[in-house]
Order: sequence, then C-alpha cells, then structure tokens
Amino acid sequence: MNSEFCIAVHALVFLNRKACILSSTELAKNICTNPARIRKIMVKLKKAGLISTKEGLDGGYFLKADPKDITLFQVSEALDFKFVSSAWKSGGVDMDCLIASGMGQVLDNIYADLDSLCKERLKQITISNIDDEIFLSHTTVNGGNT
Amino acid sequence: MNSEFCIAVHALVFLNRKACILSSTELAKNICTNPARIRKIMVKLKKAGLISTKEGLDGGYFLKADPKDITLFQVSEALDFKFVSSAWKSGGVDMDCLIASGMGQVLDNIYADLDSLCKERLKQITISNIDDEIFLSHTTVNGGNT
DNA sequence: ACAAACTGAAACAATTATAATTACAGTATA
DNA sequence: TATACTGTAATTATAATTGTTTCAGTTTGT
Repeated sequence: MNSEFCIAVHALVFLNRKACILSSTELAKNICTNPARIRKIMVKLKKAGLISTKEGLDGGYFLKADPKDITLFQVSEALDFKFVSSAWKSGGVDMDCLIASGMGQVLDNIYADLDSLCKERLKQITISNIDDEIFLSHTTVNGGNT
Repeated sequence: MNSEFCIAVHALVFLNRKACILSSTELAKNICTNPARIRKIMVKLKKAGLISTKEGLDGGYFLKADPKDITLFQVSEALDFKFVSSAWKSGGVDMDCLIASGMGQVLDNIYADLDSLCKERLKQITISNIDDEIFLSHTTVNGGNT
C-alpha cells in the first residue's frame, strides 16, 4: 500500500503546479493509473483538509492548503499507512517457547519505531520542496546556454 | 521481502539461545515456516559471516559471530533488501511533463533516504539486545513471587 | 428544469508478489 | 557406506495489489 503515497504526493504536486481544478481522469492520465484509484486516495486527502472537490460540470480536485505547509508527514498520516511493517509473523503467540511466542511483538515494536523515524523525517519535506526539486533543476540561470 | 528479515532475526536469536547446532527443519518448526525457506535465508547469513554450517549427520547451523556484535543492520545488509521502497512508479520517465517524468526518481530518492535512516537506527540493536528483551522481561528479581 | 460531468463507493477481474511444497544433487560424518 | 544434512531449483498455492466496470448521488451551467 506504499504506492498510495506515491500517487498522493504526485497528485498534490501536479495540482499545485497546474493551479486549477483537475478531474480524477486528468490526474490519472498524468500519474498513469485509473480514475477510480485516484478518487479512492483523494477522499483521504480531502478528509485531512489538504484538498477540496468541486462536483458537477468542470468539477474535480484542487489544493486547499498552502503547498509550503503540506508536509509529506501530513500526507502519510492522511493515508494512514506504514512505511515499515510486516504482515507475516514468525512463530506464534500461543507457542510454549518464549522466543517463538515473543518474536512477533519484538519485531512489531522495531517496525513501529522505524516507521515513526521515517515519518519524523518527512516533516521536513513539503509539496513546495518537491516542486522546487523538479523545476529548479531544469532551469539554469542563463537559460540553458552552457 | 520483509519477512526474510523477521526469519533471519528469529533464527539468530534462537541459535544464540539454544547454543547448539540446529537443522533447517528445527529452525523452521520454531519460526513456523518451511525448511527450504530457512535454508535460502541462511545461505545469505553464512555469506555475511554471521553463521556457519555443518553438513552430514547431526549437521545444521550455528552462530559464528558474537551475538553482542551482530547488529540488525548487519542482518539487513546480509539479506540485501530495503525496508522502504516501492515497486510501483507513478508517471513515466519518457513522458513530456516534467512532473510525470521526474516523480519516480524523486520518490526513489526519498525512499532511499528513509531506508538508510532505518538501517542507521538498526546499528544500535544487537541479537543480544533482543535476547535480553525476551528473557529479562520474563525474569523477576525474586523469581516471580510478587 | 434538465442534461452533462463529475465524485464516491462497491463489486469484480486481472495481475503481481509472496510463501509453501516437492524434489534432488552434493557432501560431510559417524 | 548409509544417513542426514545443506544448497538449489522448479512448481504450485495463496495473498496482496492494481485495474476495470458500474451506478447512485450531486452540483453546475445553460
């Protein structure tokens, strides 16, 4: 469920740069996925107050918050997913051996720790930062005449 | 491929605690998986110098390194996997739009950064630490007579 | 008022990733 | 020299992820 994060960040950067209302179909085209998937993700960003929607003709999605204020941490929180986790557990809680019964929790704790470490780091990156990263590196001071 | 890490850590902790040679079948039983999977993972730990093998009758795996020196960072390096990554990429490198063509790399960089952050943290945790965590919490100073 | 074009949501199909199973050659050991 | 391992590969089974299709509900513009 990590690609949801990619899609959300991509959509926010794109909405910011286009600075207009874009439908799920238009977003899907740029992101290379399908509109239904876009909508499912945008619902979460809307609940988090990062975007708003306009229904009806020429409706779609647009940024609500200031891109300088939207951190990737907020995006990850909005999506409610974990960067680090494991569905598979070794051993089993009802086994006699202390290692077999305890290892699942031990690793869950480690993964939870790593996950918050990641999320703390993402508080330092905003949608504006990413826009800069993409567009400043393609803009030279002399217009590309090296 | 995150469960490989769970299995490797579990196996190392178990080998350390049992302090004897254990076959892939015995390890698989405690970890709750199959011997072939165990062997595939143990090959990597062996290449990294963390364990050794003994073939033939009553053969199997045993710890080579000091559990106080085996960090979870070393384990993750031995397995050569990423805690944070995404196979799915938004957009496409050959698209005209700078965002669509650049977003994949932007997120790859972010994920690589988060991944090394996680691995740095794991330099602080050893196999001994985990053994302690499991066994010290189940051992009270008066033998459990509260 | 009404048609158009959107979101939100669900059900289903397709694809991909992950894990389990089976089998067997090679090897050290008792 | 038979035994019981590892190392490896091929195959099957299962689970997770992504894509597709459909439709009810809503708002907008004419």
